[in-house]
Amino acid sequence: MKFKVLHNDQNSKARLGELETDHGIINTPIFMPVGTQGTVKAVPNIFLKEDIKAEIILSNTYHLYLRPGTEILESAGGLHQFMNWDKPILTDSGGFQIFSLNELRKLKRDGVEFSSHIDGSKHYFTPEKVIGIQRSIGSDIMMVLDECTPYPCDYEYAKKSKDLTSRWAILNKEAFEKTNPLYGKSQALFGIIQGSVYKELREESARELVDLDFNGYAIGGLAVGEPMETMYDLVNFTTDMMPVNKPRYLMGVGRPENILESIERGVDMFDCVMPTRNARNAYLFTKNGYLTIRNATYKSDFRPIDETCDCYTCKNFTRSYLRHLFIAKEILALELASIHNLKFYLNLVREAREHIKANDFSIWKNDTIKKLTNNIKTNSEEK
RNA sequence: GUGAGUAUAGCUCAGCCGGUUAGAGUAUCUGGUUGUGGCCCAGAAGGUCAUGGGUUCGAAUCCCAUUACUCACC
Repeated sequence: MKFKVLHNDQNSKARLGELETDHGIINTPIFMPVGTQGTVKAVPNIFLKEDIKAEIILSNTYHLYLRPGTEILESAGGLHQFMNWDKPILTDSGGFQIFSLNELRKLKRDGVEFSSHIDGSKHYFTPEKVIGIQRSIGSDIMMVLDECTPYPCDYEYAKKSKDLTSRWAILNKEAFEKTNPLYGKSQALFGIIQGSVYKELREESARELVDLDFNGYAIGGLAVGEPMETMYDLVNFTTDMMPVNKPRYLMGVGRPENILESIERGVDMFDCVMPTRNARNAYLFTKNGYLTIRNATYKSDFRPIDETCDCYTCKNFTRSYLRHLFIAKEILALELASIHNLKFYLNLVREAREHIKANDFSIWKNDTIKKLTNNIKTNSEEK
């Protein structure tokens, strides 16, 4: 994996980059659609590639390990083959899932014991094991096993947790160096910086991980309920601790405005369930604010979701029809809404790249956020 | 035609030996959703308790009549 910064914005920390993997080039800043179980929910690959123009998708070690299991993935020739996706894939390690989905987890020095949310069976994840599973998956970018702290989190626990993540990071790196890819394509490994909301801990965490020389670095443990200003402040603080020549990934973020603010603070990569999950709940993003397409106000609104959008959904269907599909609980509603929201996110980061190149990112960002955070109903009332 | 039963929110039904402002589920309407369970959470609106009469301090609840529907038998 190779990463180069092509251009630094003259008025902010935003940067334009290129991340090269054996499955293709990723232009940064980028948003990665989430495909937890080897599918971006409700979206066929052909739309991901040709309409949405996703450059990389994210999948999940925890979920794929539990189902279908590494044996099937290896027999299939890896996840790329299995799901017929020939572009890059990043896999989250499952750390977050163990800490968010499992009440009964037992944290130990070398790993974590948890029970499957599917059948209750007991499993044990260690850094070595998680690297092994990601070798079976064959993801282009693997993530280390970490502990994601909740919010709020007291300093004592945050420190202990950060130390554990750092200790595990060493084991992740060792396992990474001792093993090889199974399918002839190289795999990179990213470290995850923790430390909750404490700058002192974030700084220690960053230093400890940078010493291990990962291929890239993620900021974890944010967007878990802390105030937005706190998150932005920590992102800004943490990117200063991260190497300039390595990609920076803010995990699980977020709303469109969160992404733009974080790009301005030097982040290159994002993932979030929001465009897809919210799509399935009739929450659609537009340049002039979001709209809840289920609302009665769209009953006979025959305009597209977003007149400026070039996605398959907007080019072919109306708000009224989308609302009808949601009310009738038709599967197509989920598909069309997901396609739109994902393309909205991919268009947003593409425009961000253009404005970084043009050195007017911050002006564009402020203007865009202003429109984005308007509710569309407020807009039509103003008319 | 005879007998029995039912009637309460848009729908399916609780409540009925009389006693605060008649409830639930669902549907509807509004919010929420940040390293994904199409889940879930929160709030709102919605009633001439079939109709008319009676008993009673007080009736969705007890009595009578009417109407509609259901079932069984002619």
